[in-house]
Amino acid sequence: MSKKVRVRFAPSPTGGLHLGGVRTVLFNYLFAKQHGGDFIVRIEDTDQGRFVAGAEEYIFNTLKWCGLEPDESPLHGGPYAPYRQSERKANYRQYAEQLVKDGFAYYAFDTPEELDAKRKEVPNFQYNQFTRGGMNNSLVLTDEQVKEKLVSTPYVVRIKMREDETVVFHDMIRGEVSFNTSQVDDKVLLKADGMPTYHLAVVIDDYLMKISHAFRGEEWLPSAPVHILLWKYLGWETEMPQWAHLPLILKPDGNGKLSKRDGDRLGFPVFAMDWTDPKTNETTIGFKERGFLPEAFVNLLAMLGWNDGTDAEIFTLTQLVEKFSMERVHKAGAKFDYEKAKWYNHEWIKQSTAGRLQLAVKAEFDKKGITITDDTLLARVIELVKDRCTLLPDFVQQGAFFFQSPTVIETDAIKPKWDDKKNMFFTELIRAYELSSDWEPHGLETEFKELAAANQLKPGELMLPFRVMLVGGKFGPGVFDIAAIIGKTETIKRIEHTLGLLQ
RNA sequence: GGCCGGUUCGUCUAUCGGCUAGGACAGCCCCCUUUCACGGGGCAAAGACGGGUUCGAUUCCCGUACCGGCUACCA
Repeated sequence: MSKKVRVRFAPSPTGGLHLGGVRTVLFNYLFAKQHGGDFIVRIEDTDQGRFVAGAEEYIFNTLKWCGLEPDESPLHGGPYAPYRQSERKANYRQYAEQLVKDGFAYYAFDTPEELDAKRKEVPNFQYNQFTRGGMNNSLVLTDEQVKEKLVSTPYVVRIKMREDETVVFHDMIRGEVSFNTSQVDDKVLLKADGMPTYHLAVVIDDYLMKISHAFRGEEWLPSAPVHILLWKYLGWETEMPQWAHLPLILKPDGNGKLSKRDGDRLGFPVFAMDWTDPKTNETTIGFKERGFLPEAFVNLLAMLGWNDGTDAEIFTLTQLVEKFSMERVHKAGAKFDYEKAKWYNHEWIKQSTAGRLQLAVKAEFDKKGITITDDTLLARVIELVKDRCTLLPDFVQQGAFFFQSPTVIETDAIKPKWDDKKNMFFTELIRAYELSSDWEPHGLETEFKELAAANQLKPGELMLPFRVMLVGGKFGPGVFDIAAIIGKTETIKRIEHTLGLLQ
């Protein structure tokens, strides 16, 4: 029988979570939930040198925003606590010692300086089965020497790769992948500071936490043989998780994997949420702050390297959980396309109800200093303008004039074709509208057009000036809808105001 | 350099040996709309290359090219 599905995401808290990272989380989550399993988040903070303050909190905020709440994590707790590797330090050493005892690893006393010198001296130097004989380690030293050095000098534990052996494993995305052990070097397992490296820590933690599936980015593929050998050497082979190495997300232009700098350079977010690096105080903008809906963000991420085999492109998280399959994940990396990303958001805004959008839209208005108190009005406005909003801030551009008179009137848009006849028309329109008892779009339009006909003017020539008077520029939904919503007094006020400007 | 992985329109992708190679984004054109969008219709656009296997290859195998990843006491 198969063990319970338990999938873990193991980020290192070194900065904001970029697209690739969030997509890895997403796929982990989808797979776990689809199989009724657990989604676990474990923090890989064994390298204090790279640990960035606030980064862990940021990771959890991102997960929350995306709706990908873990079942177990340092924040949520769980039966295998602690979930931070730095707090599990005591666990690792015994396994490293055991590996040495069983002949699968050894102590190495070479100092970082010696290794640097070696690397300078020998191009492409690798600490491996061919070179370890000439290095300073427990394989070449006598027992006495080793015993003495163990207490007197710092040392690391290195895995002892076997000679010429083929490691074959099954990857859920790539199928059979094989490596020859003579090609992989003797990786450090336990560092001189007593902390494990990623290689040792993942294996031990995955084992201890009963992880059934290990999904991570493709950049980990080359170290997979080290991990698989460790599972074997530790005698846990039958409990080894199933592997899947996810394709990378690439730069939209040129080549290479997407990086933070690409976002700055090309003007789009690469992090889920704003991230301020405490060291440099630099802020990198996120999808959230750019005005993306989390539903859209999750949706677009899922489609980057996966599809359900049909032409469908819009999925809710629930639908993704249902439809997802690791077998349908594409093997090749995908270039990120911001235009397509925006399209997803546009689609989501269009299909969202005013109720869903209300809070987020209100926040956007708030940012621009417009406080909205009338929720019914806001809902009406949202319904009216959402089709033309791609990002959340677009609602302000498309709808601010419903809540306050436009501050700038682009009279330049009407001046060139302005004349007395039109001036006359609008003066009469004010009078007509003042008398109007029935203030709704259709009636307003009829009155407008009849008056135009009476003045021998084409309604078309008058609609643009009218629009500019009401909203300040050439944008917004139907003019009569706008007039109907802002009301008689305000409509007349705005016409009069612009007429004054045109004098 | 070595090792591993990848390769269908500009981009994301469908195709599980038999198609006029489908969809979406972006582009262009038309309709709707005298704002901008939405919507509707249309155009253009692809199987890296060379060998096999096969009645038949985008699909299977091999090689080449190109792209990517890794090659730290980082993850």
